[in-house]
Amino acid sequence: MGSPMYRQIAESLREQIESGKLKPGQQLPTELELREEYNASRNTVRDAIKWLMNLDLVETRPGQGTFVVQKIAPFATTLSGDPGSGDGVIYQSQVSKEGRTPSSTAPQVEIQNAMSAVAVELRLSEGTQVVSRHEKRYIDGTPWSLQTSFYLRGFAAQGAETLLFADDISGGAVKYLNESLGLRQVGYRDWITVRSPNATEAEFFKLPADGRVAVFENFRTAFDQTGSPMRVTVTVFPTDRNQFIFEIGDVPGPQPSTEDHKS
Amino acid sequence: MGSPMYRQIAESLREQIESGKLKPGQQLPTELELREEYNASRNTVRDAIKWLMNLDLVETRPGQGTFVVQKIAPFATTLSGDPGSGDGVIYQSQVSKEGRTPSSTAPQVEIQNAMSAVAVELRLSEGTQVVSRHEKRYIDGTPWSLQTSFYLRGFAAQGAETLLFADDISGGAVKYLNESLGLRQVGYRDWITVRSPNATEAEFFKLPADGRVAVFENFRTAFDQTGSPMRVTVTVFPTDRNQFIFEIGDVPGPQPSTEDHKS
DNA sequence: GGGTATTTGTCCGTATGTATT
DNA sequence: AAATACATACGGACAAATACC
Repeated sequence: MGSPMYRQIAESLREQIESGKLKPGQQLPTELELREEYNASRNTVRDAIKWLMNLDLVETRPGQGTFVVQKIAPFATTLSGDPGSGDGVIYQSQVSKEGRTPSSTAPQVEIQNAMSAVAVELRLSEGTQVVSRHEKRYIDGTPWSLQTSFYLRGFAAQGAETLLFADDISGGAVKYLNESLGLRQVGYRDWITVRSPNATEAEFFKLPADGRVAVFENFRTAFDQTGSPMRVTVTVFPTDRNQFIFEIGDVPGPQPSTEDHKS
Repeated sequence: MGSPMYRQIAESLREQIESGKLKPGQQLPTELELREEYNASRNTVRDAIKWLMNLDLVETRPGQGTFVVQKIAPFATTLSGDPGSGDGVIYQSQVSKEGRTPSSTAPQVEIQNAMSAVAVELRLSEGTQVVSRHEKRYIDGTPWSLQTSFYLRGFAAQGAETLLFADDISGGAVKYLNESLGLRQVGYRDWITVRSPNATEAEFFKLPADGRVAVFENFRTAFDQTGSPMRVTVTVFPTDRNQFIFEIGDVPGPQPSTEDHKS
């Protein structure tokens, strides 16, 4: 083997984890014990553990020990649906259907200058004013997603004043915009990327401060009957507990179970 | 500040990167120089750099130095489309449309026992035989995705022998199954997750051997006119160069540009 | 090709701090 | 308070990769 010692130690431990000899949640030998077992220095053993930590196979708890990670039961979100329904309503009904309890904070409403990506989606020049409505969403009390919707500033002036109130819009914003401005949502485009979380997101989702766990960022641009973008919704989900489902054409239910699998 | 020294050094460098003082591709000071600049030991400086590496802000090249990462120009795949078209055909036309050149290896065909996740999707008991067709896909010569399609073993016996040949099926497998067996694809379900790459994937995509860059895993289950699953396609894409787009209802083209953005 | 300087990678030992039990 | 276990920080030595002459 030409590979360095810490990799060999990591490999040995990895095999024990993946073979099930070390089970999820179980404590690994301490650094001192591993040091004797593999005839290496403590620092080298620590390098092996850091490697496994980057692979999301183990986690360390100061004062306690090193443990095999427990995978979080993932939550699957179906992004396809009725082209005319709002996101909040869909998400909510979907979560309830799985017997979990959703909740969210009251929206935090601000008037901002549109940042680059939002301006592009709404076809505005960068810096144009938009109304931003930000919510934190939870499932069964644990942080699930951070969502911000952006609307043209003009909507509020043209009769949709409720957009500026820091309350849930009962029945959903889509329905409200239809009633107040005659805007009908006829379709949307979802755009999904993965990136490292920023500090705010890492803290809210209780993700490790290093960038190990990435987040999904979903841009949903909704279009009205004239083909103009009427809203952009940006939602951030941790990748370690979320999956997405899209259904096209005739698809029989129910959704598949979300169990683990390997290739 | 109660934070450890290596975090402070990392923070200082992070600010220089995000403010643009250190530009993408540019070399950072060497470990020796940083050691003097921050009055820390070489190992402490290295810890700071490892931290930035986990955040995907820098990369190290042995014998050369440490550099600010260059983001790869992402490629966006639209997963919604004609419910009756095959994946290969869609992917191909889509890539060509953006002026990039797709290519793929000849399929590697095997008869396997269905692994857990595939068996569930195809509604088989685990271990049932399936035909697996595996391809490597490239865009402009760089590795783009690994794709494996699974079909019932019985299909080949019932008149779709071409499934067993290690050649591209001209016109696509969907069309072929329609002509040979009368199976019509009427819809599909895409299921998207993110996980660490395995060793094979890391090597093919030239991803760093530690698990820094995750991969998308897309399970596409296609259904025929009787509502039965007729195929499962598993495609793996690196998250650092891929994005997905789904369109529901009436959505005006073209797709948005895939430029970078921050929240 | 060979040799040398530079730079990061691996490995060791030690000391001290911090979190948990 | 004491013991245990991981976290931070230092110093040193040699290996391996790269670039340059």
